[in-house]
Amino acid sequence: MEPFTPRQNAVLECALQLLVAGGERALTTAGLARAANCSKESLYKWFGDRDGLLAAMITYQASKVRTPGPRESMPTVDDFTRSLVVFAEDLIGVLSGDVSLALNRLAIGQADRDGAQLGALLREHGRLPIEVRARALLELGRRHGYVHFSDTREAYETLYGLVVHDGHVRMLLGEPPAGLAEDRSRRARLAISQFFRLYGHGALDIE
Amino acid sequence: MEPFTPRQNAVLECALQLLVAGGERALTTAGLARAANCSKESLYKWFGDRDGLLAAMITYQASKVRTPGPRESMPTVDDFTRSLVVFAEDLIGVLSGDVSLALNRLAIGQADRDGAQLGALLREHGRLPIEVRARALLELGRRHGYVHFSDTREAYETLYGLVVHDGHVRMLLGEPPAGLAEDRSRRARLAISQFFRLYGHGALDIE
DNA sequence: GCGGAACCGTACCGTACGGTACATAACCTC
DNA sequence: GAGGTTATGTACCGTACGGTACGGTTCCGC
Repeated sequence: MEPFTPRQNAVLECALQLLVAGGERALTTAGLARAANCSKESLYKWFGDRDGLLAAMITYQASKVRTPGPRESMPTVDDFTRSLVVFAEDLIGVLSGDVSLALNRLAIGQADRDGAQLGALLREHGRLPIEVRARALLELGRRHGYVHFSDTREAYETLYGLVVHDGHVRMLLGEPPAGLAEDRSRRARLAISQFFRLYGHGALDIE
Repeated sequence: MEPFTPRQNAVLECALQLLVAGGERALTTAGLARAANCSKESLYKWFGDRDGLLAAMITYQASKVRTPGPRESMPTVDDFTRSLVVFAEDLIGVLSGDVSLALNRLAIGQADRDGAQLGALLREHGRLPIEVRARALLELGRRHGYVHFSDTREAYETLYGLVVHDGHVRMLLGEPPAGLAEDRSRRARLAISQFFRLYGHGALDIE
């Protein structure tokens, strides 16, 4: 269903560029047809209607990102800690990406229509893979005895909160991402340090 | 500047109802005029244009909520803990309110236009008062020796992350708020418990 | 080279909406 | 009660945009 043709992928890529550059208002069918050198009739043939185009943009963008699972080899707690820091940095990087912000704004702006179809799509293809990856990592650490928790979901949500704070909403509201994306590394290490003080063996020196 | 007349307040209240009920698409000037029994000409005279109306809605909504400062009397650490729990519950309640969600969706959906004017307004009148109140509470607790931190902003952001996680964005995306607003009390107490393990007595100040 | 499918470019249609103009009515003030 | 101010309701305009139709062209299979 999702595997679009290369031509359609190119059109979707162009649509993402338009969306990032000018917001939803800039993403008109006529404008996309002009920018992508295709006809409006093809757009409607391929994607059905405008909402189908928006949904296709989300699935296309999701198809571009890979979510590597954790390596099963995790000999030391330092390896585990480093994996968590890498996850935290990746998470901040993804959330502050311009395409991610544009798609989230799009889905949020339409969350009142169609039963939040785009929002569900974004949660399924965007947030869920990240959560699955992080929870696998956390449970691997638990199996090694590096962290202790009974509810994986709760531990993940705590980790998410420690890493992101309210930075995502602030960026969605248009605040320049200086405060969040800038000192990404320091932010990630602080969050993981705090996470270990809540779920690990007390304070570990990460630096 | 903001103190609107009672008539204008009634119109703005009506506009908020329209926005909550049907999203941004339902908030048209003609529809508002019909619902509020006023004329479009009056709308444009009072608020300038549609963006002015949206801005007025935000400031009007902000004028309805009061942000009580912490009582200076804070004899015991239990009082301080209770105040933190109340703050956390209030925060969850505010963020999951339908008017708040609708206004945040509105501002996020327009964050690409006009230099995110609505987003700035929402941050200034919505989030900033909450942050000021919470930081005053945190510093009061620090003066009493109940918590230790060097950076108030960092402590506040950690508190925010522990309380809200990514629940705000999930609700903005249209997810039913069962997971967040439901067990609000338990969520708040858990977050404050975690906050004390990070910043309470015996906890090491980070960096 | 021929038929058909896919596609491009453009023109077109209907409608919804922001914004303006105007006629009428209520409400003061003197 | 005359004049001015303010508000309502409606009609109107321009435009932007989603969606459709159609003629022309490229490309592929046979």
